[in-house]
Amino acid sequence: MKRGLPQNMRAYIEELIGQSLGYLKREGTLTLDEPVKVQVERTRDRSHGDYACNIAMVLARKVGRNPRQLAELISARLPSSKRIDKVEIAGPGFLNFFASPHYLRVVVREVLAQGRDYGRAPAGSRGEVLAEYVSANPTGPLHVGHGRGAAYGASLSSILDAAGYRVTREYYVNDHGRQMDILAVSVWLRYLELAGERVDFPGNAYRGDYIYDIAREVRERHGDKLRHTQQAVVDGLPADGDGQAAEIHIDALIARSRELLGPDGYEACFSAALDTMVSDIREDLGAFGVQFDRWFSERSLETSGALERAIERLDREGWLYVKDGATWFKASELGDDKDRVVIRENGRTTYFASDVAYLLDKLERCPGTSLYIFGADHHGYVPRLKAAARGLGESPDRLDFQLVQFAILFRGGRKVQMSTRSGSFVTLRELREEVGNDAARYFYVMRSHEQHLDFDLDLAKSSANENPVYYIQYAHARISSVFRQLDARGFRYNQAIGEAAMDRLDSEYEQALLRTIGRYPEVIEGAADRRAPHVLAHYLHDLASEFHSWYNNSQFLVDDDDARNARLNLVAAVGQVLRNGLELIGVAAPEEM
RNA sequence: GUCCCGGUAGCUCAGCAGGAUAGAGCAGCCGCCUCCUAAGCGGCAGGUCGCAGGUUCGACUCCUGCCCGGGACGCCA
Repeated sequence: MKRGLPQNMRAYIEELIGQSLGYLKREGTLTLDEPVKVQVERTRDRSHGDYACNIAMVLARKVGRNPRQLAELISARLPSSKRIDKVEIAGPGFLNFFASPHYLRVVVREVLAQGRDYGRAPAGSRGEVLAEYVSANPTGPLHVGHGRGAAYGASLSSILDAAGYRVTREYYVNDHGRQMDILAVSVWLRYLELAGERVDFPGNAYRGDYIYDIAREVRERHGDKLRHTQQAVVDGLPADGDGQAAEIHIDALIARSRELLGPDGYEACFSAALDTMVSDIREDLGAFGVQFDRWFSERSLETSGALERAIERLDREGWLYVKDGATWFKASELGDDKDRVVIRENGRTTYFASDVAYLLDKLERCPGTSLYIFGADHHGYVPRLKAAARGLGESPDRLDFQLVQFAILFRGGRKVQMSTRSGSFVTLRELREEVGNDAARYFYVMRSHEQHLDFDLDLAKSSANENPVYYIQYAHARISSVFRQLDARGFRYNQAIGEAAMDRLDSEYEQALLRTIGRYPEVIEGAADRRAPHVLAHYLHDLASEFHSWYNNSQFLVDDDDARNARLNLVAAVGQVLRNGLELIGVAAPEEM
């Protein structure tokens, strides 16, 4: 990376101040025992220049001078620089730096030269991240809650990638366990129903219509091979009912299914259900622009021996003990609030044991950070997984947990009721069809993930000015339109002429845009560091806003070659930054609307 | 009971390791299209930053307590 790029301006100024402090120290004006951390930040107010530093206030007490006086000293010893026009001392002792207009304009050339790479740090320069998100049980279609995790996870992964992390995206498929068995049995019962058997469908089974679809497939493939009489199915089974009775009933039903169907027959129902659900989820997410590098099967942990290995590892480290016939992990000694069972009394491993095995696998495969993106209801997993990391002899610092709060849909100003059991929940697919992928992706990440999200369906569907997605996309469409108009008006765009005439970009609108597009790399870095895609979403809205203001106040396609080409360079640069940013949050940048 | 997230303008929310007069979008009111898409722009009005203490030169931001809202605490998955 060349020195002197706009994105390095902060570091550059920090270095200048460091030099000034070093000088003051050497000449004996100041006595500083410990090295000081100089921090420069972007100003919020234009009148405060472009960058500000609070070092004088931080150091004032230590060196026994008042802040403004100290600021004067630092300012006087600052090496001169072509990039800085002037330095002012303001307020309680801020050092305000004004970037030179020439320096501000350099950014346009950088954006145009780097194109899609503008704002991207060198690949892998920040290490590796293994991001796991969505990981919804494959027992039904994704709903709108999963959608938020998907949009957040995908956007954050892209942002981390742009910020220089090497990112692997994974979906953990819970294809092992009771819920999957219930799903398999649900399919079988529907299959029997389709075959003409009279069945009493348990209250606890999966009732969605998609179960019929899977059952139909099973029937097409296996005909009547899996058919048994209703009598055989329910004979001697404990009755269905509410609460506990329902659980007992369905467990007995699972056991009966296995008996009657045998391993192959049961597997037929099971795998049909699993394959259908996983491919349905994959298709759904794919259409939503959410991709994964790997779909990690929970069952594979057992077949690969990873499960056994993880338990052995915990044992070897001395964290296991046996009580009441079960094997426990001493999580409470490692920061969790209670110990956790890894092997049940009945000899089967727990869900938590799988989590530990998957964690070990992740830590071994990825030398960097394991990023967990959970729904907020899973926050209890944080201490136990950290305990697991410690138990495996790894640092919990290698785990990063991001909890995504719930999304609540609003229509007509009223909450849309959702209930999984009754089947009246809104699926992600329905949401996408209703508001479109772009609006859904944007709305999901426009708020901090730590914040509950009120998802206004009417607003997301609105094609009026209040919809922030269209607002941003419209800016991009306008930019495309400007270039389309070039030919129509008999002009030609010449980037070189524009670059030679960049000093023509002198209006307040142009200056503001220069500052904003120059800020983009820092926005990416900040969004990545804070795991906060909404920072980027807000930035894009700001950028669009500044562009719209400029558009309404200036004419781009003027007769003056210099002015026209200089402006077109800036227009092109804004378009490029919009495209780069929108791509990271999975929103299209349309040529026209 | 313990733990997690939140409480900023009428509504929905920004405000990033504390910083210079608290911002945006909606909604409300008033303006702007013989001109590159008005899905746009400009202006006005609107807030004791939940409450009370504390730390600091400086607190919406950090600490403690309390109040309110949402959620989590299985040998379930």
